[in-house]
Amino acid sequence: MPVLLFSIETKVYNLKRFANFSMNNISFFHLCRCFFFFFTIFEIVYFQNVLMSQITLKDIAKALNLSPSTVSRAMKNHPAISAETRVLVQEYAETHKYKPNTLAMQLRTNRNTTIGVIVPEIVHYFFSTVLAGIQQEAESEGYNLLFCHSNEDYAREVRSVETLLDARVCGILASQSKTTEKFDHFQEIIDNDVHLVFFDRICTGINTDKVVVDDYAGAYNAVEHMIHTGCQRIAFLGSTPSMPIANNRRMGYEDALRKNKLPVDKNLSRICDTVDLAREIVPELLRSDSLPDAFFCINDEVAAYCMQIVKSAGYGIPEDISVCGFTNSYITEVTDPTLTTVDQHGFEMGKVAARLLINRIEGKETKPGVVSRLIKTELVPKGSTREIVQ
Amino acid sequence: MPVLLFSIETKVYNLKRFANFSMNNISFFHLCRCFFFFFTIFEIVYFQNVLMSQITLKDIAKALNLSPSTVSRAMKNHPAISAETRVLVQEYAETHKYKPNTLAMQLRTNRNTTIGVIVPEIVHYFFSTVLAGIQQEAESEGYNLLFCHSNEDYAREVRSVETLLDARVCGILASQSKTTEKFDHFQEIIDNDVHLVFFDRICTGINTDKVVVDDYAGAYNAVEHMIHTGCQRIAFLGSTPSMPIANNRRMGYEDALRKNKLPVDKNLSRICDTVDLAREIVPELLRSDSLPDAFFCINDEVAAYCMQIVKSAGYGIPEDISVCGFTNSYITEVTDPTLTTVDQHGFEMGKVAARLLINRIEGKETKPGVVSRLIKTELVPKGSTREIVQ
DNA sequence: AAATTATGTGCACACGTTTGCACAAAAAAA
DNA sequence: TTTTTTTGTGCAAACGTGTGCACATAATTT
Repeated sequence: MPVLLFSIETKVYNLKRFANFSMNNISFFHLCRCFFFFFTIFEIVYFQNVLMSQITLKDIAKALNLSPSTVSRAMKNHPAISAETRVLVQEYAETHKYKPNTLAMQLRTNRNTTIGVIVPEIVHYFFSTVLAGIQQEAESEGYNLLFCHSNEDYAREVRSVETLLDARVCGILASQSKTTEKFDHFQEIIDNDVHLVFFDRICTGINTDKVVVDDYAGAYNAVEHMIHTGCQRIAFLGSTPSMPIANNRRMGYEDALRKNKLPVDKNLSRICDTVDLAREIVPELLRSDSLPDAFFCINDEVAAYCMQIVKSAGYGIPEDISVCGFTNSYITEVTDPTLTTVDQHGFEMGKVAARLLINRIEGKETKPGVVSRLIKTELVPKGSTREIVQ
Repeated sequence: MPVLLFSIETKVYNLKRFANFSMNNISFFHLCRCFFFFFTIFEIVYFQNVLMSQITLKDIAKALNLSPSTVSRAMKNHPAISAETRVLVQEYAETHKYKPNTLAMQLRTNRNTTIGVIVPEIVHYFFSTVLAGIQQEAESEGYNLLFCHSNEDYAREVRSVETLLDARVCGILASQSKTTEKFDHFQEIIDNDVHLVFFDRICTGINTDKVVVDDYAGAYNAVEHMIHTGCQRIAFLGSTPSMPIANNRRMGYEDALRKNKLPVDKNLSRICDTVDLAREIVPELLRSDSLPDAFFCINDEVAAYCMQIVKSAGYGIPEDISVCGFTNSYITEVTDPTLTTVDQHGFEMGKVAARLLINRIEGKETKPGVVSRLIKTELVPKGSTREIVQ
């Protein structure tokens, strides 16, 4: 495709202006004009798009000798329209495959049915599960989903918010990226009177509805379970404490230790939320004087790699060392042994979050302040932890 | 929330009608009216939504004593507008946070920048990777993504198409559900002059652009690799042959056998694309007289379960039996041993598909017929296959 | 100086809907 | 019959933007 020095619009405009000279006395200057004229014409035709045709309310009105307003009302079962007219119109619309123009409708009524979703990562068991839940709930309520992916990147998250506000969505479901530390973009959503619900990775700087997993209880139960199976020195592979989900799990972990009268050893509590960190930190812990006899990990992936490292160091799982993950993704079924984990019920979280947002949009959620929903977690014991000693 | 017998619109309408009686001679009938009147008023106020306010072109025009047309042109750097007016308008717009109303723009120009995506499954490594690729390419070109999830269900797929057409998207990227056998809904997309590009699970009944993985070569190379490592009786755990991706892989598998002068045993080629089927079919194959010494599986998940079953039957991997998957998802790293697989380059497929669709939309893809893009596959040998004997 | 051309702006209509209001005709009540 | 009420329909304006055209005024060419 040739490069355009000016936009098509500019070209058309100039063209019209140039064409507007009188043909009385022609100069070299005019000849140049002519040349340019034809060149531009060609270029414009070349780039012209074909317009598509769709039947409208007006067309129906014209065909049935009615006014557009009558047709509009007939389509919506307005009580002032006679039964016969309604049937007439609806049948005509049916046979001619009339599709209301959503754009025009939304413009007129100043309200639409598109909700935006911002996800920090999509190639990710938990978030894709949540997305599936959101999608199902939204679809069943007649809402569309505008999908954005921040990829754990602050700049992309800001751009996503802009995109969604430009598209005039009626609400936004968001989970924060790891790198986000400023919240102006989220505040802007609220300033624009667009409803906002956070899920999972909530934003502490913004006062709005949220749906979170009960991380504290999940961690507490998992750690207590390992204690009941005889573990004494449980290591915690966590994430940055600025993320509430990570901090809550650490608190659940520590409280479970305290409740069972076990020491809370700060050396056993590490930030280790990626595969690379696991390769570094797990061997270090295994080398230390006081060997841990269990690992409680921030997610299933870290847990799976942790298991690999532990096994290759010659320890048996779960005989020597127990391992527990978090999420209950499908990798927990294919490791050897299978991985004990905490189910986060992502699908339900998605449904609850979408439900809450839609209620806000439709004014059905009347509670004035901030609404917080808690999704229950569930311990799923598999092969990487021992049986409870009775 | 109380149940509404009639819609709000109907209520308002009736209200106005009823209010329209003369107050001269009041009867019991009228009193009933009055009661109903107030009840309805209350109900309407109760359900009323707040309208949001946004600054428009008109507002700017009024504030600067210009006409809306001038403001419109100034914002778009139209050449007919003087520099000072343009700066004036753009600065005013900037400070007052003017956001063009996308709906109105799209309505006026009859063209929008939203493309629809239909994915059969989202809690799925490959498809979520493709979605990430689509998202990145679309975002960089200024397009929005309307996300639909058919969940491998024909009815939901049809509904998704309806939704996307109603939303007037300018193009659709789709991957077919397993249960789809009629294609009218896809044809309707084309009949509505909306661009359509299939990816991965293409629809053979529809003549349109597509992007597919080179399944044949992927399968061929994987099987040949296993042959070179000394495997002689390779089983194929495939999927329904009506899906081109499954059929192409079977052909690659068979051709690799033939090329290397190995017999093609129909008993070793099964339909086994779910975990449940694997639990049934793999043990059956292991019991048979002529034990396979390798499994080539349609996806990583089946391969992982296959490995579990093989191991628990007492065979060593890869010493006794080799296993190879397809996709290169993250489960291939956490199985024991790690799983040899074929990388499908999902992210690139997403980008290529989006690129192709956008080119069609913008008229940059001038090739008139059907365009097919092939995404290269790549064998990724890991721990579940042996080293090649030199 | 006169004719021509360039420049900048505004009017009015269009896109496809929805909706307040007016109005005629039919039905019911007085 | 006359008045009131009900019923069904159409007119016109609106949502926020884009664009053809006309029309002044300024700049340039004859």
